[in-house]
Amino acid sequence: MWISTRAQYGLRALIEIGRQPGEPVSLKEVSSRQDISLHYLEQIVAGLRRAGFVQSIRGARGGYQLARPAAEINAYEVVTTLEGSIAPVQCVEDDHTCESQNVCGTQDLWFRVDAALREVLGGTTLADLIVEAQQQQHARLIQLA
Amino acid sequence: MWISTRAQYGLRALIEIGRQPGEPVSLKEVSSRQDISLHYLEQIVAGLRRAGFVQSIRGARGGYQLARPAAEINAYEVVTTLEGSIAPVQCVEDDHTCESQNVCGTQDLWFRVDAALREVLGGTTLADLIVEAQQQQHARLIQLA
DNA sequence: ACTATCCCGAGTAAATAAGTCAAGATTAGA
DNA sequence: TCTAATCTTGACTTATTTACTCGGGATAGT
Repeated sequence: MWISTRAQYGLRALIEIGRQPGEPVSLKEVSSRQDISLHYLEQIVAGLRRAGFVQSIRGARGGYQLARPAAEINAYEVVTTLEGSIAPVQCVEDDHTCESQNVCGTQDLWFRVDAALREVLGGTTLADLIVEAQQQQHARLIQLA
Repeated sequence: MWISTRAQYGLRALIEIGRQPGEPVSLKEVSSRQDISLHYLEQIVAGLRRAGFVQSIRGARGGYQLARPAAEINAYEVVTTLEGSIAPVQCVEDDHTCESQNVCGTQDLWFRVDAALREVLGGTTLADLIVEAQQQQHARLIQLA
């Protein structure tokens, strides 16, 4: 497991926040619905606010709202915001400035891994994830009935 | 950077070992050609030997040889041997046994990430990497001339 | 005023990464 | 037989990161 809980929880928090457009969603609500420590969520969502994904509304009945449309937020930028680079190896992170003169033989492999990650994560929007969460929850309710 | 140096060095060691079929390659040689600590390499290659990728020949003029054809060793199995699971998140690692009843909305995303990794790494053989290393080294020699 | 909420910075316990170090076993070749 | 090269094993170390907890302060609706 190499995606940190910060990034995972951050994505899940955005799903909860993006699910109720117009009205602010409190972290207490996110915390209980997604079962994540409130204090930890505060740290994570603060990062998302600083990066411009959400807006905060302070005081009683406050909470968070998306600052951009869910369809214009992709998973890659959310993950890298909270986690920094997710390049598989250093030479990809440093972008081609390889100390071993690129003769190690594995460089191209790691770049292809990186490209695949960007494609999957970059090609998935928050809107996609919200739809999926709704469907999953719906299916679960039917299952319980 | 989330692929450990163990896995990276292990792949590079296999390239050096696989490059000279028939004759044993010493870790001292691998160490100097790939600029990796000898002691650390010992640990890593011991893991590759236990997993059946290489055979050791002890004593003076000994070293390591591939135990299987380079075309039948892929990068995914080498990496996971040295590193354990490279699943992006826990619920993928545990394969569907998700404590939040799969309603978090992100499960499918992580499974798609995992599938992409398996495809890229599983589809690259040691033989491919050896060819690439040869070509890179050749290009480097021309560049220096 | 009261309470719900966001906001901020410090601290911490456990795990992991990336090695180092020391000593021993095995074998080729002089 | 001796020696040097090599593999083999296991303990140890050091620094960093992760995943939180904790305490208190600022802001705003009722």
